[in-house]
Amino acid sequence: MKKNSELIPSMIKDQRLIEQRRAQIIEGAVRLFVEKGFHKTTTREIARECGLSIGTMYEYIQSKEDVLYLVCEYIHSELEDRLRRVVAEEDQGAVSLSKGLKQLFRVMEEMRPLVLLIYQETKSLPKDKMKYVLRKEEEITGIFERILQKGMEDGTIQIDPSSVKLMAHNIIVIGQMWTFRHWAVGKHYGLEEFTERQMSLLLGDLTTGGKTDGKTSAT
Amino acid sequence: MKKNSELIPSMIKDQRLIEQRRAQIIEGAVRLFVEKGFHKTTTREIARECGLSIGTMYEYIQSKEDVLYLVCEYIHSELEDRLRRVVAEEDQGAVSLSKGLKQLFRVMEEMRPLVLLIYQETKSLPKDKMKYVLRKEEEITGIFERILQKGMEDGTIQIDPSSVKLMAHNIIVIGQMWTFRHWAVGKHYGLEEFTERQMSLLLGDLTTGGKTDGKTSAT
DNA sequence: ATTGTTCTACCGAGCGTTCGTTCACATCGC
DNA sequence: GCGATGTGAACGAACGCTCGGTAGAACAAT
Repeated sequence: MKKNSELIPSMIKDQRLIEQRRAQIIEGAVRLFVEKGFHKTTTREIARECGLSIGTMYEYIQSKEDVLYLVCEYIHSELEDRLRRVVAEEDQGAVSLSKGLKQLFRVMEEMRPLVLLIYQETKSLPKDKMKYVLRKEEEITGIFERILQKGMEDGTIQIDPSSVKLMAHNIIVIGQMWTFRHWAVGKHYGLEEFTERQMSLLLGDLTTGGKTDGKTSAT
Repeated sequence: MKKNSELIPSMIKDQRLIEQRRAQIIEGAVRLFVEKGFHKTTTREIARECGLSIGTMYEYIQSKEDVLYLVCEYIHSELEDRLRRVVAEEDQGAVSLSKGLKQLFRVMEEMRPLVLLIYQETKSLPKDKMKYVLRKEEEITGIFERILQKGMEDGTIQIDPSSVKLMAHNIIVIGQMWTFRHWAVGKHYGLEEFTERQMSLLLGDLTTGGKTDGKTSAT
């Protein structure tokens, strides 16, 4: 797992210590950011929550926004990790897509508050850091882009090649919708029903013979 | 058009004046919020931008958050207005849906910065005000819900009745995606191509007689 | 018409507070 | 004893909001 946290300078020499303390900081900050948001959380609170003094914390970061970046990076890494975990080389495209979607919705539920956090606070990052976060977001979208591509090539998914990227974005956004529209969607659908219905809406006109489950029927 | 701005008390007696000044405030605030976000905009800046003194401005609102609420209400009203404008009673469901989608994407482009604003700052509203904003969001979703419903009844749209609400949310979210993922989607698709491809992806398995030039699969 | 009174809208310096960040000093490990 | 790490009181700037006051319109009494 490539880390970009090296972008953030520290006064401390011991690299091991940096990683350990920053993990502390992330853990505390996540709790507070989820609860009250980035702007309403003070640096003093973060320090208290992660068991460091305010002075010590500032030896490991340079600004409050650095904490936000660390948090975003952590969440995105976790997300990407869990999503990649289910894509198997040997599966056909349609099967990968089906597995991928199920996993997507599962992960969105597991990490609901965290995804919502990224979603709402990314915009508070300084421009230069935001660049990296958005790139990560595109990488995650790329996972589904490749699945669709593969399905196109092995004939298990029908889709206009120029719509592949768009469809990948649709998939991610509909996954994220489970977090940022949960106030409305969650009132009418449980995760299982949401998953089933979305899969049938999304796969409906993409997969060849199949209904909702990723059956394959070569032409 | 029902206004909820009456929820916000004012020191001023003249109702006409209240409306006029608040319109000023909204206009100035929108410009600033779009440019630098809610948190980074100060009350002094808003006052200066809308041509009132800080003291006078506070005669028409009670807090900075009130300004955010006024702005959100304004944007939502404008949105709802423009979307309702194209739904005609006499149209069949599928036709309404097609018109509605085109209009949705058009409006999202026209109001891109404003929709993005609502999207990013709603969470900064106090709980009691947020309730009204979220309700409005559901009402807007309801527009497409009713279109789908009608299409189901007149047989021009095939969809599981229990998926109607979900599909309506999907439509809205995919429309909003044009604003909040424009940094990625806009790199690869113009508005026209985005509209066409989304319509074909969305209508693909819903409409009976092949619309949208795409592929037709009668019966 | 003139004067006095009242009421409404407008103004902006200033209050009290909070926040992110720093730095002089303390402590620890070798 | 010396460099690396930890500490928290203190700083200065910024912010949301208030409040004492002014201007002038409206009306009343003279």
